[in-house]
Amino acid sequence: MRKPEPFSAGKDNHSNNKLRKGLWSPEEDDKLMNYMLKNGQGCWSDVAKNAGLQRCGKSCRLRWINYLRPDLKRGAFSPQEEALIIHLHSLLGNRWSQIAARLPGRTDNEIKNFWNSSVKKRLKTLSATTSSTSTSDSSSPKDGMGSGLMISMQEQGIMPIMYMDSSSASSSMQNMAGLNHMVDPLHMLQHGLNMSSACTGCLNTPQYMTQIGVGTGDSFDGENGAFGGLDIGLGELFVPPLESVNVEDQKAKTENTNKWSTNNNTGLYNTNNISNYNNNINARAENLARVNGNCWEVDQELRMGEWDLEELMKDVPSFSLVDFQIQ
DNA sequence: AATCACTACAACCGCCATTAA
DNA sequence: TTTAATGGCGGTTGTAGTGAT
Repeated sequence: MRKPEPFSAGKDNHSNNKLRKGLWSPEEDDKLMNYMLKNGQGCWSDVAKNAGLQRCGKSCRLRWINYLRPDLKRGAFSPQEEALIIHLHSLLGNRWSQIAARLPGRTDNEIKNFWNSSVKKRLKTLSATTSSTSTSDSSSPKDGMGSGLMISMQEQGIMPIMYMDSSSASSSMQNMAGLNHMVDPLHMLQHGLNMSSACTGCLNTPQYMTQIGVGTGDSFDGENGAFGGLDIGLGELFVPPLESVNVEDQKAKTENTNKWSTNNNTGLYNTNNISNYNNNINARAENLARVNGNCWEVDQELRMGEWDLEELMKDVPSFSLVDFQIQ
């Protein structure tokens, strides 16, 4: 947090060209809130000017998105949300905006902070514990992390997919009792997220990586929770679609998926096609925005109205504790 | 009561992609 | 086609709050 830059005494702040930084005052919040509710989202630099704020557009955007937006859910993350975050992070890596898009009322910043300050730490604790008790039953975590996060997830019938950083990925976890199948998120997705029917044939990493059109040189980057060389469109390609995408969009996606042919030479997807698909979706959202007036209302309508956490959680698989990531 | 350590989280920074001129 | 402006994202910083000593 940063201290708000004080309004200079005796000066009309509106004539002061210097943009303010730091914490937002309640007055500034009011101005921005009133402006947004009245006018909806537009060009952010105009928002800053027209709302009478000595802030850059970027700062206004951030304040609105992370704090003032009416559809924000405040307060602690529920165990379900926590589990979903871990699950999504295992699939998406640090793509906070994509994770946030799948959690109603939560912002990318909020999730990122939550991850960095809470989840990561607990995973680290678990990592230390499991490696030091590697001969014990991995399904019975004993420490603090286990009693909190892990138990809450077990109550949900959920265990997180976890990756390990490259320095510790291979040995200790593989030695864990009952662990005979290193699960990769990609592998899971290939198998419809059903890891109960583990396919040992797919353990041949180069083979199955090639099957989905990724060059055999690609590898999972435990450090970033992403696939080297597979950064392009990962979310759109391999992650269950946003709830907000309707049937028509799904159809468009299917059509575009067919168009996303891999390049025979590189094994990579054609990014232009992916980009076009994204543009289609965005264009549809924009059209809705025009019809409905304020963008935030549309955002609300697109996301909040159709969000059902329980529904989302159905997609979270139940699988064995495997490989986890500490960043 | 003072100090220190730690946590949570708001906000900034820099980079990249997209769009408009 | 080039360039500037803008928006969006992830990483990082810095401070208020809180608990321990």
